[in-house]
Amino acid sequence: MPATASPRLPDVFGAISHPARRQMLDLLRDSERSVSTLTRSFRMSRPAVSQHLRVLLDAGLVHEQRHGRERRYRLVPAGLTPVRDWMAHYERYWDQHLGRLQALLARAETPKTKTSP
Amino acid sequence: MPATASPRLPDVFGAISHPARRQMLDLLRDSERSVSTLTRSFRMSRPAVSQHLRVLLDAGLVHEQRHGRERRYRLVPAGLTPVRDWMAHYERYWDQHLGRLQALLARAETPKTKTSP
DNA sequence: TTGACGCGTAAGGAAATGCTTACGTATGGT
DNA sequence: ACCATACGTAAGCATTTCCTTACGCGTCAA
Repeated sequence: MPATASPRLPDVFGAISHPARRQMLDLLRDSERSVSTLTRSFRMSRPAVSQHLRVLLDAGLVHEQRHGRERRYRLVPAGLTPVRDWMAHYERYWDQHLGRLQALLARAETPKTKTSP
Repeated sequence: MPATASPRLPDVFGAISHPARRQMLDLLRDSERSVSTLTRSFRMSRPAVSQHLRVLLDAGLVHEQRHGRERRYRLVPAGLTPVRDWMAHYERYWDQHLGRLQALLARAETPKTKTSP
């Protein structure tokens, strides 16, 4: 066994730190796209786009699927949950209403646990 | 006037891409802290912590205030809004319920506009 | 089979990042 | 005045990031 190809741990925060990669995710929000298609939206070479996509892939933010000779990349929204989870700790600072609502939601959506301590 | 010290644009996504800086923000969520106090939570030198705080400061995520000979850093939650705004575009993918609820909220919290088209 | 297309990856280099130690400057206590 | 404390910053260095060009491999069309 030659060891798995990518031993990198999925650094989601690092992946979304680059503007181009965020824009790629934004584009993939509409529909899946091939590398060449994506490249048209950027001022960089196609290999550069490929490398960015690799970072997004390793982070679990996109998924690739072969279609003939092209590879279509598709958004994997669940990959963003680490960011969402981290941000959740700060939400109460932005809007008191939203904070209260979330607490309400948490109780309403998990009626099994009775107002956990 | 010798020009403002930091001409860097506030790269919030870059600022939160480093685990140590996220942890610093997490610590500052409890209360404001001095540099030395923060340093005790990390395995790096005090200057290194200072440099990380500088990045957070430039990004508008923290605010510093002199107290005698120490500088206390305080969280500025509003600095995270770029992240929140960007993430908002993806929220509908995670949970249909949450998405519907948000739409509901939007209508409920702006009763002036009657179910905008 | 031949050739164009779509793509990943290697190689190389410029620039940014993240740490260290050394030093300089205020502030506070004695 | 003296010295310790708290901190920022400069300098130096290793590593990482991000781009380029060059190349190689599979796929489609004729």
